[in-house]
Amino acid sequence: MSESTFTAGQTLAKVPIFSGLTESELSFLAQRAVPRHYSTGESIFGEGEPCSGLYVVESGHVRIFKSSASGREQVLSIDGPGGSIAELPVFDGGSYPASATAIDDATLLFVSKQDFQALCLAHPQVALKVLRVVGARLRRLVGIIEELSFTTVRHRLASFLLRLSQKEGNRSATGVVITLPVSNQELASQIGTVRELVSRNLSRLQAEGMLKIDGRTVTIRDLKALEAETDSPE
Amino acid sequence: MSESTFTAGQTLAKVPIFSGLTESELSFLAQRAVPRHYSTGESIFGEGEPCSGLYVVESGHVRIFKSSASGREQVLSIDGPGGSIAELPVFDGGSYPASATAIDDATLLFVSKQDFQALCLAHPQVALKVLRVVGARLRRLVGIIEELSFTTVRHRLASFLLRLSQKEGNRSATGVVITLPVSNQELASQIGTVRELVSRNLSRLQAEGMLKIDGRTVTIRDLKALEAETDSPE
DNA sequence: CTTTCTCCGTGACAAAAGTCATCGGCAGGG
DNA sequence: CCCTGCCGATGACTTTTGTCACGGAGAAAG
Repeated sequence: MSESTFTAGQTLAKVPIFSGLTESELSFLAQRAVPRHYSTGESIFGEGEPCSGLYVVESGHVRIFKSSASGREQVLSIDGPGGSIAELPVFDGGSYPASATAIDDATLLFVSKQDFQALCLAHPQVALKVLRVVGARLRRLVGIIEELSFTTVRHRLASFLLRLSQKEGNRSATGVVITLPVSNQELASQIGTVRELVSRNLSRLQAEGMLKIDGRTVTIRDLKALEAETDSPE
Repeated sequence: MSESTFTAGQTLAKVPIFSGLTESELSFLAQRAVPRHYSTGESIFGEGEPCSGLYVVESGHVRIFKSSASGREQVLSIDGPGGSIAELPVFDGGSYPASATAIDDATLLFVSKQDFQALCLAHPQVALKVLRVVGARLRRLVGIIEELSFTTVRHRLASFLLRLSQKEGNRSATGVVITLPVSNQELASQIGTVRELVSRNLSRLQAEGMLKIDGRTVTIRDLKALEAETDSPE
C-alpha cells in the first residue's frame, strides 16, 4: 500500500458517510479515491459543470456558493475535514448545482460516481449514512431560506455573531470576545447581502451599545439584547 | 388482499422511489403502508414534531412550508400524486424541518421509519432512488435560495408567470393566456413576499404592457419582455 | 520609501420591500 | 336579504436594501 493510499484510508475512516466500513472495505475505497490538492482560492468545480464524482475533505476547507450575474455570491456551506461534498449530483445525474473553491490549501479525495454507486449497492449502510448527511445539509438549506425570507440583514448578522460566540467566544470582563474570521465581504456572502450593509449594521449595533468593535475583534457587551434581535418578530 | 391494500400497491408502483421493485416487494410494502385521508387545509405534520415516518401522495396535493413568527409563510414545495415527502428526516433522526398541510382533499400513504429503513437495507436500489429524488429536492431549495438572495419580487413574479405559462399556457390572438391557480396571498408565500407586493407588481407589469389582467386570468402580451425581466442582471 | 492593493467605513442616493388602512366586490351562512 | 369573511387593489408612509463614490488605514510589493 502506497503512502498516499494509506493516508487516504486514515482519512476515510473518519468520514461520517464511511464510518462502519471494515478495514478491507476502506482500503478498497482508498485505492480508488484520488487525492487532489488545491491551493487557496482555487476552483474545485463550477456550477453547471457535469458531475463526475464526489469529494471528501481530507484537510483544509471548501466553500460552496452560488454566484449571481451581477457578481454577488451566496454561500451555501463551508465544509472542513471529514465533510463530503457533491454527494447528491452523483445520484441524480445532473450537474453541480453550485460552485466550490478551496478557502485555504486543501486536499480532497475524489471518488468517482461509478465507484461510489457500486459501494452503495454493496453496502446499503453507506447509502443510509449518505442520506443522514444529506438530511443535515437539507436542514441547513431550509434554514438559509427561512432567514432570507423572514429576517433582515440585522437579524442575520446578530445570528451570525451569536453562533460565532458560541463556537469560539471568550468571556472577558466586558463581555464575550470574538474575532471575525473573515472579511466583511465574505461575511456578506454568508448572510446574503453586500459588504456595505455588514459594515453599517455592525456600526449600528455598536452605536446601540450591544457591541464594541476594534478592528476584527468584537466584544459582545450585551448578549441579552443581541439575542433579542434574533427572535423579535421583526 | 384487502381493497385498500390493493389500491395502495397500485399507487406505490407509480412512485419514483419504489419503481423497479417486484410485485411481491410492493405488496409487502403496501401491507405496511397506512392510508390516511386529509381534508382541505388539514395539517399533516408541523415543523418541529418528531418524525415517525414518510408519506407518499396517493391523491391530492401537499404544501410544505415554513412559518415565521409574524405569520408569514414560505412555501418550500408542493407535491402531488407520486411524490414523497419527509424522506429525509426519516434518516437523520431529527424532527420535521417544515410543516405540511393538504391543499385539497388528499390521501397519503404513511410508511413508518422502521419499515422504510428495513426496505432500504434489503433493497439498496431503493436507497439510490431516494437519493435521486432528494437530489431534485435539494436543487429546488438551492434555486429558492438563489432567487431570494439575488432577485427582486418583480423577477420572481415574472419567473412564476413564465413557469406557469409553460406548464399550462394557451396561445391566443393577444398572447399566452394563463389562469392564476392560487390567491395572491398564496402566490406571495410561494415567491417569498407579501400579498400587497404581488398585487402591486402584477398591476405594474400590466401598466407596462407586458400583461393583461382580468380577474384570475392573465394574458402575457409580451413574452419577450417578461423573459427579459427574469435574466436582467438587476 | 513609494506605489499599489485590499479592505473598511460612510455619506448620499435610489430603489425595493414591507406595513397600515381603506374601499369595493363577491360568496356563503344564517 | 343582510351580515360576515375573504380577497383584491391601492394610496401613504417607513424601513430596509442596495449602489456609487470617495477617503483612509494598513499590508505587501517594487
